[in-house]
Amino acid sequence: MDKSPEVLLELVERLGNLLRAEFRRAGADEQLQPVHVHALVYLTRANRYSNTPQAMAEYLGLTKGTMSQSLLLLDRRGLIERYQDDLDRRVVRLRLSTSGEQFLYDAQPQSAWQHATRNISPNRIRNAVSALRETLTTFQSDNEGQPFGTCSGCRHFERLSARAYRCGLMGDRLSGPETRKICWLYEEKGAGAEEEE
Amino acid sequence: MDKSPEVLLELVERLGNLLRAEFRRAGADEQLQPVHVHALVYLTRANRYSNTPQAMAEYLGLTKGTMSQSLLLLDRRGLIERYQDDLDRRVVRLRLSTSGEQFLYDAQPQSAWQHATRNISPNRIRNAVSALRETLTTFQSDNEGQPFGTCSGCRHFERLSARAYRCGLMGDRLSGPETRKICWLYEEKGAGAEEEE
DNA sequence: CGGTTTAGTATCGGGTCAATACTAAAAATA
DNA sequence: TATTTTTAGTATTGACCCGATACTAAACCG
Repeated sequence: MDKSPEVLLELVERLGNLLRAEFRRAGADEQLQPVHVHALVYLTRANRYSNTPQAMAEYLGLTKGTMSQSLLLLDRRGLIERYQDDLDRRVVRLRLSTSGEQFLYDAQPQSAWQHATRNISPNRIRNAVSALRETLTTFQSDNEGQPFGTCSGCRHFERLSARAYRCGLMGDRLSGPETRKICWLYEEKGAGAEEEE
Repeated sequence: MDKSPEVLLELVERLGNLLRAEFRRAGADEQLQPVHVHALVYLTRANRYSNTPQAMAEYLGLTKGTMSQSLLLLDRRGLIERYQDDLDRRVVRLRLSTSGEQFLYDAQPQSAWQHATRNISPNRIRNAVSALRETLTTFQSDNEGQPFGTCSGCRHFERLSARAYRCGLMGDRLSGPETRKICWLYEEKGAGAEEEE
């Protein structure tokens, strides 16, 4: 009998709890709850298609109502800015305000983690990343959750030239850094034929 | 620049959220919150020194007051049993009741995870486990949290013979399976000289 | 014995979160 | 173009988590 998957589960859970506690600590000065800090961190990592309340709610596993309340709070505190989308006036777009950026810079919610991985070789980290990424993908497709990935590995990703990229789904050209941000339109490369209509 | 640690952080966080959602789903029928399910799961994995409210609170990252309330709820529902320790009458010991065991058997809070790791080779899982375990250890010693480990790797662990073990700290003989349970008296093998007094 | 520490409980308030109901904009259908 | 349906987000309510504080009882310590 191999208990490894169970042990991995336990580790992920426990580390997840500790990270949450770390977010709690980071937000304490500003009276922010862990979920608020997580929302701010998400904004630093989301690409242009994914900076909306809805994508954020999916990512954090909350309902849109709950998400809306948290965003109102962050807006009142001046940590984020909300503006209307040009094309679809129902859609709200989000970005960090300068004081939001300042907060993350000061509170360093991820520093404890960075520090905790200092003794682990980059190679072992990459292997762990690959195993967990595969687990996440399987988990999400089992549970039909929103995927959330980065361009590498996405079926819509197109490379125009050495340093020019494009999202085939939305038709936009993408900068190099943007291809490494989180996107909720992500679709696994080999996966799922499109549905007929 | 290597972004791997950051990506690993993100994966652990995201998987942690999904697992929490899974616990929420598993507890929905019985009106249990994720933290309640987690507490029940903990009881299946805790050894004889760690089945107390205090150890559980440390493990789940809650205060003892909060933990006390959750345990009262689980007791009222008949999912756990609480009994007094013989030696120290302040201490409450916890165990799953038969209906608690039945609940876990029916709800299978971990099955989605087990399923999600099905395509990953045991070897890759073990590597990921080892990397995350090391991260956890470093994280905990950085933040002076309670360690929580299993006998292998604990400085108090003694092997009496091929299949006989002993905890040097508490002086008890331990069965083979018990050496693989979670213990909050765990101390890293090579670590920390004891303090003078 | 008194004083301190430790395990746990009781109570209160702030806040998260889901559920429901709602508004407004877009898309679909005709 | 008119009507219906769908979608993005907000408002409100209530259940419950969780930390903080104060408390009880048992153990430890001199």
